Amino acid sequence: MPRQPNPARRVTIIDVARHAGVSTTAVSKVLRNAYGASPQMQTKVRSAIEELGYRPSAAARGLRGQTYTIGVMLPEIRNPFFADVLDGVTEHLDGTDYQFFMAQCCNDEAGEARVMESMIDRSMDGVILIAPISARKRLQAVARTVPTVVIGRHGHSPDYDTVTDDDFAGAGLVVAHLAELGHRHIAHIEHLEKDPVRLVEMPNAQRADGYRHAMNAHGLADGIDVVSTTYTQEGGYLGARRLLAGPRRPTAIFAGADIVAMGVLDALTEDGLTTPHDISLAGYDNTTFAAFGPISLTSVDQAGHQMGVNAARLLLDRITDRTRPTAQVKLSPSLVTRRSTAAPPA
Amino acid sequence: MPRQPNPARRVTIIDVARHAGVSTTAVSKVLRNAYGASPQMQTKVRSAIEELGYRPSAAARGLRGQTYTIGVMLPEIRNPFFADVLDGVTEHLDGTDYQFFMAQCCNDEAGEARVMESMIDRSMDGVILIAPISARKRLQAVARTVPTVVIGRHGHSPDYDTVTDDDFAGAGLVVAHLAELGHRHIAHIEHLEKDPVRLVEMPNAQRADGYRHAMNAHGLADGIDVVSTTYTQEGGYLGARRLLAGPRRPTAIFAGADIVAMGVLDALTEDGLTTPHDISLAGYDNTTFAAFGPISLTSVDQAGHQMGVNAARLLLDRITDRTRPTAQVKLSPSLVTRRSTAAPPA
DNA sequence: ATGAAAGCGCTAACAA
DNA sequence: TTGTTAGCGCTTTCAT
Repeated sequence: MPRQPNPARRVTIIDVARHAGVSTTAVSKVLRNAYGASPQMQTKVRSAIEELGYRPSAAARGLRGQTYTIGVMLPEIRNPFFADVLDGVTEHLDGTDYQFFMAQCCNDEAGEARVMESMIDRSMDGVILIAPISARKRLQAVARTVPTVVIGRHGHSPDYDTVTDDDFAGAGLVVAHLAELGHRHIAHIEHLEKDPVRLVEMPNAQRADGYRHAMNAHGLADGIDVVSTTYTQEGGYLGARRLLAGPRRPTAIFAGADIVAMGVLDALTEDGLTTPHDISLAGYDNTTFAAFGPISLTSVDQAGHQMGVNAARLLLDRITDRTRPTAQVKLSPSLVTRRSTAAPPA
Repeated sequence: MPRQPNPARRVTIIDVARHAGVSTTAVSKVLRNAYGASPQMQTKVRSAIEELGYRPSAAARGLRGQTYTIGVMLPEIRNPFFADVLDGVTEHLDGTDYQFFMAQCCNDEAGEARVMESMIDRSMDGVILIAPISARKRLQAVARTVPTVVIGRHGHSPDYDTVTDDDFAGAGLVVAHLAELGHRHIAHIEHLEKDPVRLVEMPNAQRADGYRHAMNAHGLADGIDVVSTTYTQEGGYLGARRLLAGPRRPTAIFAGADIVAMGVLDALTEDGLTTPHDISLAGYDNTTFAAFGPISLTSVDQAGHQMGVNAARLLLDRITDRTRPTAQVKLSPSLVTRRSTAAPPA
């Protein structure tokens, strides 16, 4: 017993054309707001669309023109910073004909490749890649196939636009803040990076560089102490464990990301330590988590929302004109001080 | 100066057929693992695909057959519980030909409608709707158009499969735990629901019912105290404010979701109160947030991962056979006790 | 300004 | 088992 006696054939452009007494070409033009449709034609077609409840098939459109679909690749969904970026994208795309879909890639090159390919296979009109770790070559290849905006990756490409935060400066803000409070031994937990190209392009590397530079600039070269793990909660936990077990415990920790700071807090709690009494802690991203009362984490705000808005804008521009020169938007971070940082214990 | 001198036409099934010296039908069959292709044909075609780097166009496929695309709608990305569900979906879909894409809908019916429509427009092969708030009628309509699995919504439908947690029982676990600790005045912060149909189907309503039932069962009818807000951090904050300002402060609060518990903690912190010393607090979802050391929130584990796995499995089954009777998977919750709950202050 | 008709890259009848 | 061919629902020349 099939549950659908009459699988209700979808309304097509032909139905609309017939109902409005015009050609399919005319309907198509109205759909795309293309040139060559008189006002009266517009109203005729639009009311037919309305009456029939017609919705264009993205698959069919994609075979010739656009799909009005944008793909957003993100490394992981748990880092709340990405939610801010997505809000920005949503905001800018709202009201346009474009709909965006997200796909998570598991923080490895193979996963990213699979996701990017699948977006291309689905004839998406453009893609926004958030903090990709793939080789630059791969990104270029993708960008030559489909309009692309890369978020959170430094460096100039002739093929894709970029939106980044000035991570170097952001790290400097943290060090300056802690130095001013009187800290001299400020440790940094970074995301380990080996690949030489990525070493320059990845935000984590820039933050680590900015940290070192600022420490030196403040005459705290002796207080430089870097632990390399990963930008995950687990990475933060392990990094903190190593720092706490070391011979010379830092009076402050600069975690490369809020999610890393979470892991640090896990470790601190385990040892019965509290911020800022026993140790000061700062993060990066200013996620909602950092603002959360019981945590109250000093963090660098890199305006994820603005990054999302800019990325969406650049992408639509590029979809409109694929030959325009690429743009590099670099946003300035600001420090949000909260209760997790204070002067070091006397 | 166009950046792409030769826009490199995509390799099509015709190219593959020509290169392998076979018909396009043969290639199509191999692609779909369809019946009627000899082993030697398979290898011939596969190597041609390999050599040419051919990838099928989902748009073109969608016009006749499947797109191998699954859509997952989720109400908001910030609630970490959904990440668990997505992990489950990812796990089950991994290794299949299906790729899934997520779309966020803004917790309102119009937003959900837009997202569901857009998935249908894109000829997706199936959709997983996570905690939708749309009227049942709408869900049915969607399910009659495209294979659908609904997560987190009670009630039986002839058109879609469901995966839920036994929310009624879950609330009971919390009350039992708190009662055993000696609490008699246990407040509950619920998500306000007015619509009569949803009142029965929504998890939040079931939790509130389970709470009331359990309170009565434990002889704590006098201690019943329900505050209606929303399942958001803000809702938790406001709910807690109301409870703390009331004439009779509860010794324990059962927040309907971990995200609500976060808001409660915000309010408690503001008043200089701590858990479990001043007040006990329990949540629902057992998100990574609850497990987070400094929070250590007692919470109900509804096995989000398992929900995701089950949903993906049911969906693939339904895509294979749309006429099979619908299934209702109901998972049993378990309580994870942590440091946020203890005996009430003497 | 409008419409007729040729595809876009596949899949599915059907024929061989 | 294999190949031929007619669409799927649009967009896009190109006439008119």
